[in-house]
Amino acid sequence: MNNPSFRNWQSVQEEVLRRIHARVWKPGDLIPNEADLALEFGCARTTVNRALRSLAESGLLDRRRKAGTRVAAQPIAKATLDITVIRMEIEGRGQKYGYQRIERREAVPPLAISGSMKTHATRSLLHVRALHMADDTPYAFEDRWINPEVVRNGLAESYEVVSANEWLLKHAPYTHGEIAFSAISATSEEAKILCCHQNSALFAIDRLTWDGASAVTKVRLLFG
Amino acid sequence: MNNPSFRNWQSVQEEVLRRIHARVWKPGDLIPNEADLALEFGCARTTVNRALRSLAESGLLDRRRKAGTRVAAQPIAKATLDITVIRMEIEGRGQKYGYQRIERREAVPPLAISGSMKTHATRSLLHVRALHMADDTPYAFEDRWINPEVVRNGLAESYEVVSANEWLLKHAPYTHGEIAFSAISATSEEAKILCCHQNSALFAIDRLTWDGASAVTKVRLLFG
DNA sequence: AATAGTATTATGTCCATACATAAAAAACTG
DNA sequence: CAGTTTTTTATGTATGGACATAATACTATT
Repeated sequence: MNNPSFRNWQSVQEEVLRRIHARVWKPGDLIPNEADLALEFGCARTTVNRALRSLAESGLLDRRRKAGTRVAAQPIAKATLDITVIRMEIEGRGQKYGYQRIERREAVPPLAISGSMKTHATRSLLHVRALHMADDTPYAFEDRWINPEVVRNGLAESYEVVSANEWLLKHAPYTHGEIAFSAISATSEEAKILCCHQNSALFAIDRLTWDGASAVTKVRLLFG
Repeated sequence: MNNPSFRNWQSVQEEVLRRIHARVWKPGDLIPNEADLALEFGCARTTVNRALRSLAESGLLDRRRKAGTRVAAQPIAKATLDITVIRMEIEGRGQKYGYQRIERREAVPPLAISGSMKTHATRSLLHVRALHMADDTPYAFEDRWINPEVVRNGLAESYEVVSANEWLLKHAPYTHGEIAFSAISATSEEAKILCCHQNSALFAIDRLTWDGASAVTKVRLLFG
């Protein structure tokens, strides 16, 4: 056995990938245990562990104590998309960023909002609506509800210059969030704001951000 | 200094999270180096490294050699969505899965397809169109081009019973892929297939799968 | 034969140590 | 002072050894 010796975890990972890919280890197959692989690859078990753990994290392997490691029978492709500040997104493409606040008021939200944010139905929240522009054309419409009980100084901000999208990311801590994508038909108001036709298809991102058990903010971003 | 002693990487991570969250370390701040933290937490540097690396992977920390570790000034939320076999998705919700092949033919694709798949403009590919149903109502319309040069036995399949979505995941190896989301207006044909109104907004997922430098398949999934 | 307890085993993790590497800071040089 | 080289430093990773833990396989007991 000519032992090429894999001396770092990346090369071990590559070799494992190669074998999965070449169907040496097929979906569902149990692969040799870490100790054996370490022996074969001529490296420490820790190194093999690092490589396999990383592959398991990306969903290509299933690992369980005692049961061993097997190639995922049903490879789940995990698409990771980065949710970044819209300004960064636009500027990152070399376009000119523009921002315009449309509305800012304290109001009792619709039940759908207070329901999902788990705030009292009669509790008033801060409602901010704004338009993000790329090269002077409408890019995204932001419709956001902010929980002032959770966001310190949130009510002190005007959101006229810095978008709520950006301000909150910097100033409002959160522990976790939920995200959903959908397609909707533009209402006449949305069409007007985004300069598109009524009923044209808009891409919607809904995000709900939590700080422990309290909702921080709920936002819908509409892309024309 | 009452040293609570953090003896595993998860607890170190929790403490780091707590400090970020409590604004002890604010966005953009440089945090102490691994060696110092290890000393403070009463554990090995490797343990601190494990905790911080994991946080950096999820985008909460920025780390650079020599420069040190700082709290991400602009925390990038990384949404990971699992792309799984549609059948699994539907059955996972406890619904009845249905499948119906609409069309299967070999044809020269439009330039937009051959261009993005980097196949010869005159090369004919396998075109499969099908409908996925949940509880007998249309769920997703799959419009797919398959590269027979890359997919072994791809031409031998009828895709009448098992969807291309599922068959390919099991039989066609791939190295990487691209994914994009968008919203489109239903054409009259799409509306008919998905039993929705013409011009109603559809959520579209476009995926292009590669095996090294060769495109395996390009698919558009439309959700009503 | 069903059940409870025990042994085995593969992964998960911690540790101390060592060296590698990238990048910033400092020193040097024309 | 600008440009280049050297030093310093924080992260990145490899290693062997040890113990922890979960889950299976086995065994003894009722």
